[in-house]
Amino acid sequence: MTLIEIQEILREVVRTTAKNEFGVELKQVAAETPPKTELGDIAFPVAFELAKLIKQATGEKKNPREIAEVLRSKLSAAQMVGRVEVAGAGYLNVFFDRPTFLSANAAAEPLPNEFRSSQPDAIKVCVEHTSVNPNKSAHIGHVRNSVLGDTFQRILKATGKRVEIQNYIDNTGVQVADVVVGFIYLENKDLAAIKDLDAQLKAVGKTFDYYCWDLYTKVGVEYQMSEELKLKRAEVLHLIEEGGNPTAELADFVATRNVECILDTMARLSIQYDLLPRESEILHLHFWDRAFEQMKSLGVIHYETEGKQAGCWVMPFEEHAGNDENETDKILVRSNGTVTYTGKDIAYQMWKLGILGLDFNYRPFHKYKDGHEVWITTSDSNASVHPAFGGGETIYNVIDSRQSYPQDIVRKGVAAISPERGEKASIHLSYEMVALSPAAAEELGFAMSDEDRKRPFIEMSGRKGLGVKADDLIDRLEANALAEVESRHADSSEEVKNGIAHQLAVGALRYFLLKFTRNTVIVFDFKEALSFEGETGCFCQYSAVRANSIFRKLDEKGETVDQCRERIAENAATLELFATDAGSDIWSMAILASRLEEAIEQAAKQNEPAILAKYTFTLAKAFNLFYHNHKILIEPDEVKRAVLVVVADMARRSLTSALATMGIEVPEKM
RNA sequence: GCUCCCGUAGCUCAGUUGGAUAGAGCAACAGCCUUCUAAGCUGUGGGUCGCACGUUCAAGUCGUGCCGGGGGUACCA
Repeated sequence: MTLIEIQEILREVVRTTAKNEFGVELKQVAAETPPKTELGDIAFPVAFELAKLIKQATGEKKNPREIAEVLRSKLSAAQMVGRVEVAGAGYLNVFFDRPTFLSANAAAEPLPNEFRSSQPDAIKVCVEHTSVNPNKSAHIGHVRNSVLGDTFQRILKATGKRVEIQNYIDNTGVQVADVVVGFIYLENKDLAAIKDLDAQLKAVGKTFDYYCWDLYTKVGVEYQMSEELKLKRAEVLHLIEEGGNPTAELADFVATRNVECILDTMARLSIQYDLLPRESEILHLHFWDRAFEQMKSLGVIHYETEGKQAGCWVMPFEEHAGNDENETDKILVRSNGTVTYTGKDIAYQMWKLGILGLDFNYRPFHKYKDGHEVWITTSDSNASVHPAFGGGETIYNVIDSRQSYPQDIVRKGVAAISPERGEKASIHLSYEMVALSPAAAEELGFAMSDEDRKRPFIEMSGRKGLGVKADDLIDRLEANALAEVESRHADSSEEVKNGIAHQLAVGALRYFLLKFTRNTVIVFDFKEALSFEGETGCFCQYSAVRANSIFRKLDEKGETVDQCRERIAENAATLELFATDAGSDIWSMAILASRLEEAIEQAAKQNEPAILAKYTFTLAKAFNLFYHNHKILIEPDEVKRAVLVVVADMARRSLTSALATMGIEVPEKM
């Protein structure tokens, strides 16, 4: 029985008692974790609320402690409950029957390294993340998006959902056009020359996306000096959108190569996708036209004949509720007939929810090392067999908070077309940006003015080439980790050492980006991001590695966890053990390890992966202390050793599983 | 102007949706490797939770008003 199941049983007891004894209906029964283990395993501050409700219903004034006493006797009889205390002004503190909980609960579910498998008929949801413009390499800000999205996706799977992961490719936007302008007009390259360049870059171990990063910056500078070049941009953009011409073909190569590079970068961090929906298909398969027709016939949008927005199709949007002066119309179709991003996104989101009435064509794009295949949309003929994509019950869009205004419009637009699904079907998983400290920007070689230096942070900018590139940071992390591994395990093979260094680098970066809550601006600091000490992924991994090495030795001795569990069940002496101070800290380790499911559910409910990160760190820290205080292998008391083994096993299972849910592996050794 | 977010220890951040004595990491200082891995552990110092009212058994958390910082408010995305 899991902790959550016990909690649910106890809630029900509280509910029925409130009804039968006091005639009060409780809608929700709040359960909380007491601040200290000595205060119990689950607490119900419900007596305060009941006192108020009873007074409202009957006029009778009851003391919360009096009410708590009634609940106490009922709760004491419940399954798995050892005893219940009334504390403070009326807290109900429930203490579990520890030996029973340990011997029954620790059943070795295959949690570590795999998620709870979702059934084929489970609810399907879509998570869109990454969505980097395919015209340059990814920087650390993009990685925050991807790590958040990927971790959230893992969390959803852990709660039993079926998840489809999409990475939207804006292959026909101005950003791609800018790099294409650079290739054609600054470097006089045609498609053949670019392919040649790509091959040359590969030969010297450089990547196409890095080259584009620099070129993109260069184009930005040139625009400032040449109006003529700016005109070229419009021309190129038009050709790309139209398709079926050499410029579009060139752009397609550039965008696709960048997508490949970005996928490689993300794969280094254990981030994979199921589908890459492309903007070119939204256009060429007339997704927008379909959405446009629906919006017109429903009267959601109208054609503006006068004023600033004359000639545009607009959607009314109340920017600020209750202030009709500020009502504005959002343009979906420009006066030149082209569709804005917001318009295209409405069509895309409708497809994601399965309410557009059109589908993409698909072809396989890339096969990951583990065999997983990522598909891409195409305007060409469909692959004969392809998975069913789209049609999610809920869609999660991982997009930074600077875009919450357009996201709001998209959501309202979709809801206007499909009121039965409504706004709740589409969730904007927003997060604050990753910025640079002025010092970090200078470290990257950017000249800072005095004014810049006074700023709390400097926004990264792909256009200016200002940012920490993801691959550079991962490289640095791997190099640092390798040096540490080298100093500890010099005799291991290069392959093993590199593998461990890689796992540590991934752990460090993913944890670093997950420990902040979504609405905290991360001011990037090299020292902090490169650290392997303190609150880091490495710390959590180290804790799990130490735990595993205990079980390796235990295995050599031929002692199993199941034997230990039986020994606990057979020995009432364990009760006495837990009454001592030494026992109390063992128990708090056990109960903390049991809270993983709760942490994952909370993270899913609040759309906040940081909750899981904090739990994982707390668990790792607790285990390090436990490890320090108890020498498990040499513990002479058989029963105590059994308890220590079972508790350590619970801890390593939760720890491994928590890390896996964050996309972090536990190394063999470190 | 309007709107959203942030303000908690020297620094960077948590704070279980209103609960028990406000917690971590970093930095500083003092200790701990003959013991399952010291990427670890222990201890010390460090707080007017931006300010002021209010709501109630209870406020870092909710409301109102200020102060300070940032984002958004495009026929960009």
